Formats: sequence, C-alpha cells, structure tokens
Amino acid sequence: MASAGQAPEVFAQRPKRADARRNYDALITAAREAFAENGAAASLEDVARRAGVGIGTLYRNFPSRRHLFEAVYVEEVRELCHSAEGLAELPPWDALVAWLHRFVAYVATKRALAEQLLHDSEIFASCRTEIFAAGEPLMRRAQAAGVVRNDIGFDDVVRLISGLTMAQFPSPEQRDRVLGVALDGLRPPATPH
Amino acid sequence: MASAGQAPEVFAQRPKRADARRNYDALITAAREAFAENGAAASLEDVARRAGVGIGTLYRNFPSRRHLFEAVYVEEVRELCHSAEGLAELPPWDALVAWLHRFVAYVATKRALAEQLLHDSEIFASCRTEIFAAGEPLMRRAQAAGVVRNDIGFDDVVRLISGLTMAQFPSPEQRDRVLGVALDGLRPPATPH
DNA sequence: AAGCTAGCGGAGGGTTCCCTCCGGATGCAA
DNA sequence: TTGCATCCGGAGGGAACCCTCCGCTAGCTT
Repeated sequence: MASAGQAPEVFAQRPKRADARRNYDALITAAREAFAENGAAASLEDVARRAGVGIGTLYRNFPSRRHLFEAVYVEEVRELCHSAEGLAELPPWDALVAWLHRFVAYVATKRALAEQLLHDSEIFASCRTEIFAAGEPLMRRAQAAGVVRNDIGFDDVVRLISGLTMAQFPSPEQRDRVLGVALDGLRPPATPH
Repeated sequence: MASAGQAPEVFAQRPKRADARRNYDALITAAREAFAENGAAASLEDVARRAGVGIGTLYRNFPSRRHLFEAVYVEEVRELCHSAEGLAELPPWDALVAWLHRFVAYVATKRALAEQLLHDSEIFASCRTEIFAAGEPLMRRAQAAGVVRNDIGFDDVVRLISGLTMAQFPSPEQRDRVLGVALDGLRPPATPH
C-alpha cells in the first residue's frame, strides 16, 4: 500500500520534486484543519495561508475545491482502512466493536466533507469500497460466530454508526454509551418472541 | 398555542399587517426549501426570490442569516413537539417508537440548520427543552413499563436517533431497517449473561 | 558548477453575495 | 373616502472569494 502505482487515480498526480511534495502535504493538512474548523465552505485562500504557500500553489495541486475535498477525504479513509489490519486476531465481536470505535472517531470530523461528496462522486464510491473491504469481513466473521444478527448487512451498520457520530456529543462518555446502545442492537435477538 | 403571547421571545416580532404577515410566512417557507436544497450557505437573495419578495423585506424581518435559521428551526421543532400529543393513548413502546419515527423525519432535513446552530445559540437550547418536554414522558412511561432499558436517558436516545438520521439513506426501507436495529438496542437485555 | 525546468507566489479581474437606504405603494382606522 | 403609518422593492456600495497568469526561485541532473 506504500508503493505508488497501486493506488487508484485518485491522487491524480503526486508532485515529484521535494519542495512540491512538502507543499502538497502541508496543503492537505491545512485543508483538513480548515474544513474541520469552518466547515466545507472554508476559504481556499485561508487554506493556502495556513499551509504557508501561495494561492497559486494550491490551485496547481488541486484545480478545484472538490479536488481538495477528495484528496483530504481519501487520505482519511486510507488511514481508517489501514487500521483494520491487526484486528483479525481478536475475537469476532471484539474485533468488530474495536473497528467500529475507530470508525466513529474517523467520521466525527468528516461531517462537512461527507456532505459535499455525498451528492455525486466516484471517489466517494471507491472509498466506500475500501471501507467495505476493511470492515465487512469483520462483520461476517461475527455473524458466522453467531454474535451478530443475520438479518442486516454491513451497509446497515455503516449507516447506523456513521450517522450516530454525526451528532456532536458533549462528552466521550455519552458517545460511548450511545454507541453501546447501538451495538446492542446488532446482537442477535436472545429471546425470539 | 394559537394565541400570540404565550410563545417565548423567539419569534422576536411577528409582523402585524396582513401583507407583512404573508411575506413573513412566505420567507420561512422559502428559506426551508432553500436550506434543504443548497445547505446552510444558500444565498439569502435566492431565498427572497423564492418567496417572491424583495431582499429588503427579508432583511427587515430577519436582520441576519442566523435569525432566519432560527426562525425556520423553531417552526420545525414546534411542529414536531405538537405531534407528540395524540400518542399517549398508544401502548408505551409503540408510542415511543411512533414519536421517534416522526423525529427521524424531522431531523432528516435539518442537518444543515443544526450544524449552524449547534455552536452557540440559546434558541437551540430552548428548542431542546421543548423536545424533551414532548418526548421524555414517552420514554419514562416505556421504561416504567419495562420495555426500555433503564441505564440510559432520553438525551442518549435523542443523540442516537438524530445522529442516525443525519446519514442519508438510499431507500426508506433501509432507513427503517437501521432505525429498527437502533430501537432494538433500547430494549432491556432479555438474557443477562 | 552550471543550466534547465518544475514549481512558486501573489497581484488582479471577475463574480457573487451581503446589507443599507429611501422613494413609492398599500393596508387599516376613523 | 381619506390620511397616515407601515411595509415594500431593488439599486448600489462594499467585502469576500474564486481562479488565472506570468515573472521569478530553487531543486535536480550532468
């Protein structure tokens, strides 16, 4: 995954010269901050300022606002998916829960971005694929072990959890409590009536 | 509730002349549409255009964007809370579920608004109070009847449900399925392990 | 070390939106 | 019906932002 060629053409072209590379990364970091802070409507000139580069440099790397959105978003998804790797060693339920917790942390800051990309974007679709590739096996394993109900799919879980975290919580405690309630809903019905 | 004096000073001043009143209502309706369509950044001039009034009229009624936000939001909350009235006759669980379904429908379009108002607004707080007044009794009754677990509060439920619906669902079927999962999480544990 | 070229910065024209202001129109009371 | 207080509409100045363009800087190669 560290090798360059394998990624989809999402990162249209990563610059090659050292300084260009630095600027590219600084821009993504700055954009992530700015979007988290001011929402998706954050000024691009502000992003460039935060990154310490000229506005021209921003536009050379990301021809439109959307390109920048997508680059930030893809970066985040990549990290999330990468984090699913070590989890296969845990028991099925624990593995799923652990990953969903990370998922929560991931979505929390991405509200504004997701809102923009939801409408139409193949990048969004391909990230979805990546997320499914990372999380769905955990879910299937849990279902096979009988610790998750069988009448729902992984996409249902994604909606449940991602939606859940779009609400802002006053405290991490409450967030975890509510997440716990949602997770209880995933368990198979103990007493079929 | 139809009488004027009872409302908090949220609706700072409802205009008195007939034509002014018409415009006021048209503006709120237009704003609701525009915000649902283009997000919270919708152009106020566009709102005025949709309402068929001049931009000056908009600004006279709502001195700032936020005032308009709040007016729209308050209107929605009022409708939602009002709808909780007939439900006391249903069985506890059914009443709660029915109201939460309405809640879902209510929040679905309010994403953009809520995002804006979350940061700091006493209007938001007072609406919260109203919502609690409408929904909390339903929840307590369900808990007293033993059909909802006792280790959570009504605010947990609000977060769970409202967050849930901020995710966009491709079909109402999936939305209801996921809502069903969440609601299952509310039930008391059937078999303590 | 020197040259070539990828990459940099930011001035500036164009667009969109915000909000004020005031002459004219209109509902309402007498 | 008449008079007036209220309300309307939209022109227009100001601000923010978008994005392009081009003269200059500084990595990389040989």
